[in-house]
Amino acid sequence: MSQRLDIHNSEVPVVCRSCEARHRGICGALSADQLITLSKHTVKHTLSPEQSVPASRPSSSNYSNILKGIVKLSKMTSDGRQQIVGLQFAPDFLGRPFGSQPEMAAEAVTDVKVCSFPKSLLETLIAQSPELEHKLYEQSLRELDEAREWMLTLGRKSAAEKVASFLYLLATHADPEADLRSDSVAFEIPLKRSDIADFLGLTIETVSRQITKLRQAKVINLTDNRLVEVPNIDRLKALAEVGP
Amino acid sequence: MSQRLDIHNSEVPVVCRSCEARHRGICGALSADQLITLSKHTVKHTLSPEQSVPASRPSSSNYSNILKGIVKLSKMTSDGRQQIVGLQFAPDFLGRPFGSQPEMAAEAVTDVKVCSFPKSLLETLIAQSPELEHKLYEQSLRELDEAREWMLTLGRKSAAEKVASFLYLLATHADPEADLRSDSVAFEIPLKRSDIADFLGLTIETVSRQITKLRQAKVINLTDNRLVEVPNIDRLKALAEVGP
DNA sequence: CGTATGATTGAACGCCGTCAATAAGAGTGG
DNA sequence: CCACTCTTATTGACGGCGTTCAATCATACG
Repeated sequence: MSQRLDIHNSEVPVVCRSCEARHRGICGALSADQLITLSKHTVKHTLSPEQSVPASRPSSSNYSNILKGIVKLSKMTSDGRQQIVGLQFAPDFLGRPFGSQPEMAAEAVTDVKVCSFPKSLLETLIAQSPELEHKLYEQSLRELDEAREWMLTLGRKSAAEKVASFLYLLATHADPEADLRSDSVAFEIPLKRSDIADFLGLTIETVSRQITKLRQAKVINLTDNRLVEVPNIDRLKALAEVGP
Repeated sequence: MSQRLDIHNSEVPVVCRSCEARHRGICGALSADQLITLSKHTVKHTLSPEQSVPASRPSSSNYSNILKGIVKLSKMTSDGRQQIVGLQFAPDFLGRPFGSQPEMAAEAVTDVKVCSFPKSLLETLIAQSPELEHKLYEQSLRELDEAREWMLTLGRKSAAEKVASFLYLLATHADPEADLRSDSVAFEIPLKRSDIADFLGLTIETVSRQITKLRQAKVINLTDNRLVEVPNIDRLKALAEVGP
């Protein structure tokens, strides 16, 4: 036992030390003591693409933090048409605190690691520290902004503009300074075509055709159907045709 | 000066007494003292349809509560295509706390009354009472649920289903028990056709045609283009064709 | 090598947008 | 009261965009 441990009898748990959720996610609002409590009831899961996140099943009484990978939130009509209503990245929080659970699936898009914990525990921690609720509130505001931005795309843009908007979204996400520098950007499309279609409210075929058109117009460069190179990000942005 | 005023030197301000925002809105989280402070910096506005809410202009440093009427939140592409991304009712809070202001217009749909106050004041009050932030968080979660529900409609439903979904939304909003009782419901469409079109991601003509079809199929009964009677709400719900 | 999954491409149909004409009300002013 | 205008809504004809159906290709895996 080190002296340090005697002086501070509460230190950040090992599992949390290099965790992104503690640096940029909601766990940043918690004290060392609270992290210890939380870590005792925590389970890590690894998910392959298409697997659903434990926390998303109504049966489960868990919430989760994404540690790695991408998770899609989607809704379905009774006859099977599907719409992706959100994409979440590390270190996002997954779950719907306070009451009503809207019908929604949460599935891994890439390989995903999550950190799950009981719902009741989060609610206890919220009661203790307002800063935790503040972090949750800020995430929900970000998600709301993204959802509304995407409603404009779903409701009012052509297929060509939708696909360009999607690629522009990925490009700027992969490289946050891309929209400033305006030269070449390269990234990987983490979704398969059917996910892109469900995200854009299109069919697989239309998505494929539009990507082909972008490639023929030299706006993008495709190598292996996933790896995209954008020589001039401003040309892509112009095709996305979004308001000022 | 009455005795009462001496005993409780802080009473709920007159302007707040019968205000819905105090009963169901965010002001319910405030103490009498806080309400007094707030009411001193408060201005009420009356808006006609198409007028934009003061709080929505970036120049303004105000937030608002809706006291009466309906407000639409909308986004536009650079070439003028418009999409309504949210409808807000009394006693909703209007504004975007904490940083980035997404490009969005807020305009009255009906005759509207709002109660406006400085942004800085709200932030002070939030710091004082966590319960206020909790109310704001809950509203943003409701808005997020609604936005995602609507994304499914925008991305995956036909024009007929969109219009039916919209009318079903109004019917259940006008009469919350309508989906249980399943007999006749009557209500007024508070939006004009162009607003409905912008809400559904359609054109005015398509909206008009679909309403005509619903009327011919006796699913609804129109009198003055605004007044709707739904003889059997379940038939309408079936046409909205939404998931389980 | 055979199968499964994902992606591309082609051909034809159909929904919904576009353009245009008409109608119905509301407000204004003579 | 009527004439005029402006806004809002309805209806029709036509064409294009995106879906649907179907065939082909590429890659991974057993």
